[in-house]
Amino acid sequence: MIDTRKNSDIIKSNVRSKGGENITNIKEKILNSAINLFYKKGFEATGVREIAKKAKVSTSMINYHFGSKNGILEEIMEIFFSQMNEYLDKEHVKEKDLEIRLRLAIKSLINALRKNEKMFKIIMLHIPEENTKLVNLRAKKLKEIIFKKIWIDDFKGFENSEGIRYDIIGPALSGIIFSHFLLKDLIPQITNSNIDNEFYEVYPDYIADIYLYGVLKKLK
Amino acid sequence: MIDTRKNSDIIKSNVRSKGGENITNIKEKILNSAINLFYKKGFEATGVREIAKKAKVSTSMINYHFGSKNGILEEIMEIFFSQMNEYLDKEHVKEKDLEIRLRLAIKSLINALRKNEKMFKIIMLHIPEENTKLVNLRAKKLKEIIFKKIWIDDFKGFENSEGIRYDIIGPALSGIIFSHFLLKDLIPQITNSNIDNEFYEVYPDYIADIYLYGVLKKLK
DNA sequence: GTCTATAGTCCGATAGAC
DNA sequence: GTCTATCGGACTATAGAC
Repeated sequence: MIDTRKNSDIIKSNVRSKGGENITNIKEKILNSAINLFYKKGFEATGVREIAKKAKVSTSMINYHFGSKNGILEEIMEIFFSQMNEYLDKEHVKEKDLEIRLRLAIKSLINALRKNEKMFKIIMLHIPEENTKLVNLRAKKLKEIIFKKIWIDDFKGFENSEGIRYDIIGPALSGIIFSHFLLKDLIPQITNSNIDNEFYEVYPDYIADIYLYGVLKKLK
Repeated sequence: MIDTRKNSDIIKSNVRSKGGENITNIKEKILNSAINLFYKKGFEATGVREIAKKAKVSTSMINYHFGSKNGILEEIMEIFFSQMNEYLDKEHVKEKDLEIRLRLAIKSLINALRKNEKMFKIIMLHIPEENTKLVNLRAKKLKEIIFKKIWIDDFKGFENSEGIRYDIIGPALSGIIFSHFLLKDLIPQITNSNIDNEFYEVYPDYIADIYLYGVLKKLK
């Protein structure tokens, strides 16, 4: 079953204080405003005044609640990875058959990213490279997701095959899926096709077919 | 044969006045400085002072030669697409066999992007979305490359197959290749593998294998 | 906790000397 | 054609009233 909640709702349900009660509404408003603007314009191109204006709060609320503009980015990263871990921790790991397990993993990754696509684009493309703290955190978390949740476990059974370039087939699969979300705005400009619900009913299995046929034949 | 010239040399050989003689060296220096900084930090995060400083010229030279900071971006786009057209206009279009032709097209695209990877990343990820002029130009030029040079011609022979989702298999191929270049800095952080000359001796054929096996089986 | 006002810095662009 | 000096504005962050 596909979770059709939007990013904004997801933030709302996750930004809570430690006790579990809802925190002040202003923090949520700033986060949602920032996510939408960072997604659309990029982190550097978005000003704190603009974020505050769209959230209908004063600029100083950003520094009060997040410390700095960078603090918003850190919180976005925390939320994104905690959500990805939640969405990816599902049924496919128990499946014994390699092909079925990989297919489930692909679908699980696509669905999880679909629910967090704005934050995903921000984190993949808009972390300033001089922010080593966040760059390193992103690398660590991506590694965990890709290797622990998707990749290593799923590819058990190929380990004895000779000459397999995991450094190619791994990024190739990530590349198909990641670029779909990172370049989503460009696809309609180029192909004149729509990415709607109908599309996503077909897409995950179609991608899994192509990839699995290709990789399985290559590995035989 | 792979052209091993770097971006900086490529700019040097292409920034010429209409008569064909070399223009002033300063314009080249600014372009190369800007390409390296835009590639590394992004367009918005890079200031004109920084570009000028790295090029060892004065800030006002940017406005004199390019009109504005945006003017540099426009010139980068012009150069990139003219180079892509040059590099892609090669032998594979004449090949009759579908599989061989597609394989050659994939290798041609990878090699062309490899020679222009800095400009490619800038153009794909760092054009401000409110700059509709450049956004539209990019869409038009990408369409030309993907459909005229790579895609439509190469997929003749599939046209009568039923139920083929060109809107999926097209972006899937572009996605594998594009994301390799767009996320190049991330790959070593995640996979602990190196992207060196040895890698590129294997990579194009490996990708072509996986994709062709997958798509051909899917289409049968 | 939330606001207004502003400090202090950096931005892109340009005037004007040579 | 290239430079130095500087304008006017936008930026992030913060001080201080309530």
